Amino acid sequence: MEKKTDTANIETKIDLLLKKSNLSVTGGRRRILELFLQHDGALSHGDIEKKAGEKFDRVTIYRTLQAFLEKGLIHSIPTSDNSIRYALCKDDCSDGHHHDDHVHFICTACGTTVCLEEVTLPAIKLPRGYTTEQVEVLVSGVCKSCNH
Amino acid sequence: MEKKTDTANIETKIDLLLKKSNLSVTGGRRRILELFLQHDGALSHGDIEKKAGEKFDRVTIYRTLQAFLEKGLIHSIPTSDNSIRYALCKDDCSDGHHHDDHVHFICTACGTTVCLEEVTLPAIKLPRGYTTEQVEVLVSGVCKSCNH
DNA sequence: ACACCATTCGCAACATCGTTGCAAATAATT
DNA sequence: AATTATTTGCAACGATGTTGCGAATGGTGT
Repeated sequence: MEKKTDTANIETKIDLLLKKSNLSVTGGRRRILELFLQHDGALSHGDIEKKAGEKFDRVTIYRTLQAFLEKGLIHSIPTSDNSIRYALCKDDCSDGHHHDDHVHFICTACGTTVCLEEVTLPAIKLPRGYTTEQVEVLVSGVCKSCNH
Repeated sequence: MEKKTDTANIETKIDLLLKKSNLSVTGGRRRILELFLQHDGALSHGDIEKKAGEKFDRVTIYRTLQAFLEKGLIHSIPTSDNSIRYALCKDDCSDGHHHDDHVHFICTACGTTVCLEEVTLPAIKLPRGYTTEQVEVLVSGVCKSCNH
């Protein structure tokens, strides 16, 4: 019973998030958003394709990620290996306005990418003539779990 | 006459760089290294393919970049648009040992990527349990030239 | 200058990744 | 429940990156 309630809560949370972003609620979007909520690291397109099972077309995943990006549900993280990863945004992100002011970390041991919300971005002082719009910090190393 | 001497100097510089890295001197490698020396921003595979003319096979460019990377002649810069760019390393880089301790800048107006050698990387303090191996800082904004 | 060996190049074929158009299926609206 | 708008899956395509292999080229010793 209790479990059923929990599941129901998660589901309503997903549906609410989608509706809040003006996205119609469909199976694919529910499933992908669910993956992001369960897995607290960042996911690449390929990760999602594998974890979601065979049920969804590649194209649907591309378009869903695109929609989530545009609506501010997720943000993208560039990586050195030419594979973009995506992670959930915090609540205060909305249409095109991301508050993505944290450091991203990639573990060289297990390969997972996480957002370190507690580490704020450093101030970067550029040479005269340059204007800053966005700062992205990508730290690679060994994560908490892999450091046993 | 003087111009001929200059050209000769550049050519010998290229050849020296290649030999110093234990790479045999070939037309393709000369041309690609020349592009990096002339153009002081970072270049993607595609940029090189265009700038080098029709003369070189795509595969040759891939393999050349791979060789340059391994020998420490160039380093790669991850970008948000899923296209890796490459830039010359400073002199003190060698086989696998890069001293790539500077900030990278991408201009949102002209699209060029440059290494800001004069801006050193900030110290990032990670949460307990994390180990830092490498820090990559990617700043996007408007560059000196585009700010007129 | 020549011949020999190792390396590199170009071609072809292939794998992966991402995009677009369109008809069928599904969600939102009345 | 019917209508409309949106989303999905399929197919086809383009771009990007990889691999194997014979031909061409660079490096080396004589």
